[in-house]
Amino acid sequence: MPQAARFQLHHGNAFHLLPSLENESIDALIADPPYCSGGLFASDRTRDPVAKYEQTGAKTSRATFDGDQKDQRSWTSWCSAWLRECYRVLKPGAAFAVFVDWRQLPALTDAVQMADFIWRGIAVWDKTERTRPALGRPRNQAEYIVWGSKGAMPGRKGTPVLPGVHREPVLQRDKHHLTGKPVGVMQWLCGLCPPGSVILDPFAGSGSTGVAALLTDRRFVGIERDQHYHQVAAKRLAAAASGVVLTARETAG
Amino acid sequence: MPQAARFQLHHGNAFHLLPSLENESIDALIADPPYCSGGLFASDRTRDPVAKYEQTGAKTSRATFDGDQKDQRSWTSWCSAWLRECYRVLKPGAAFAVFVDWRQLPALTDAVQMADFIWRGIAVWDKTERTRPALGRPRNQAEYIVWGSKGAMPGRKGTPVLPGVHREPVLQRDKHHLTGKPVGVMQWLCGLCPPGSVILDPFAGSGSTGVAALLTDRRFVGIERDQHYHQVAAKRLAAAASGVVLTARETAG
DNA sequence: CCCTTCTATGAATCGTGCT
DNA sequence: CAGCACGATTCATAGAAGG
Repeated sequence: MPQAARFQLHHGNAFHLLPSLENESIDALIADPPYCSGGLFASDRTRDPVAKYEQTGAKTSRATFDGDQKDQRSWTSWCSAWLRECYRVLKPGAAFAVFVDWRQLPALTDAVQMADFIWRGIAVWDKTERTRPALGRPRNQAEYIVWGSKGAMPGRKGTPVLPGVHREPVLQRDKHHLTGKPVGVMQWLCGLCPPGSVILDPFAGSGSTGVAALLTDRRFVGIERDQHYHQVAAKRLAAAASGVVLTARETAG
Repeated sequence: MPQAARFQLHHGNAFHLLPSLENESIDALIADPPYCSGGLFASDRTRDPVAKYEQTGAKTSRATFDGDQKDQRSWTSWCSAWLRECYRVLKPGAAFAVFVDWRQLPALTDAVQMADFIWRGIAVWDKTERTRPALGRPRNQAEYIVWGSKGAMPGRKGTPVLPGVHREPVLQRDKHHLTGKPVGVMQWLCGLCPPGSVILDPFAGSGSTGVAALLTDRRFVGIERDQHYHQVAAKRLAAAASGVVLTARETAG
């Protein structure tokens, strides 16, 4: 991307657009792909994500999204394919971080290694107790970030140590996407690369990764295939570039 | 075990002793097997565990232990074997919880499913920031608990919901074993079964699971093959049965 | 402005019953 | 019979509303 630009947001499928990015041009990958979990039966996988993930009787409704209908086997090879393409555009030593839920975690660690990345650990996003309860069993209150690097990852003197567990609830004002991540969570992960770096998110959604990148003085390249969310992301990024953080209510219209 | 006994502690190999336990006699399994991680190279696997896990210059030295020398492939099938034996002794619907680190997590989720258990989630023990730092990357500050059940797990009315993430640092006074878990962590997991239940730990180590079980009004069956740790566990369990909690210094001698 | 009360909600899961 | 669709259910917390 041009030296001067602080962000670029592409509209289209990641598989079509990633090949147009230059080799070794990106400093870090932060991705939040569709999890495709809970798909024991075809009916669960083909169900509208809004119906699937949103609590019965929820009043505020959000736009639905595609691409959440693969079974585990297909999901794994699909992940390894886009990860391999990201591998190409990342600089040697670049860090990556990919969100996943507990059910798909083992599939994702396979996929990143199939794509030649070095898997270096799991970071935890603790969503706090504000999650669905189940009597007599541990709450399902975390999401996971599989992280690592393209080849050797030289120690960065002066770079701060990141917490391995980040505790932050999902607030309504931050939820621009049905499965959107709080900006604070993404700011935490932006610490994987130093200020000035270019961060890639091939499944940008409502653009939280980009907002966090701009707020923490990184640059951003995003791809989003859904028309509606592409527009939401464009609005949020433009605002974030001037230091303004929009709430979900402000982008909903 | 006898109705009256609050705990039993066997000395010997889990593979030899598990077969002597009755079918469907246990209410829950809580296990902390050797992780065998960092075993990418044979030199790491054959290194003395004390040198491997203890920070350079650590002053309080702990006895070494065996059984930490398998590669990932062998470790997976070894786990599925003892898990299958545990499956037999567990009552239908019983819960299980097995500790693991990030590196072996995918191997363990395979192993529990190979042993016919239903994998239902991952719980997180957040060891807080008091862990080894690494510049520019997320701290490795969590251990994971793969949990689930033997067959269907009917909702237990009146049983409280457990937190999915437990935050507790490792204190020296609690570290009776080189890889020992704080009693508070084990008390949290004891919530997987109601008071009065019998909890099995086939790798009892210094007995923290049993201490937690007794303190939370559960009963305990433990197996430990190491002579030294068997004795430590016996002391701690006897004390815990009278409500006394021993510190690591008190059991070290 | 602060404290209390109340209400909305969550990257599900389970049992039931239909096809 | 087996596979699959459907709806009832759970409670800690955030945030709004009210005093």
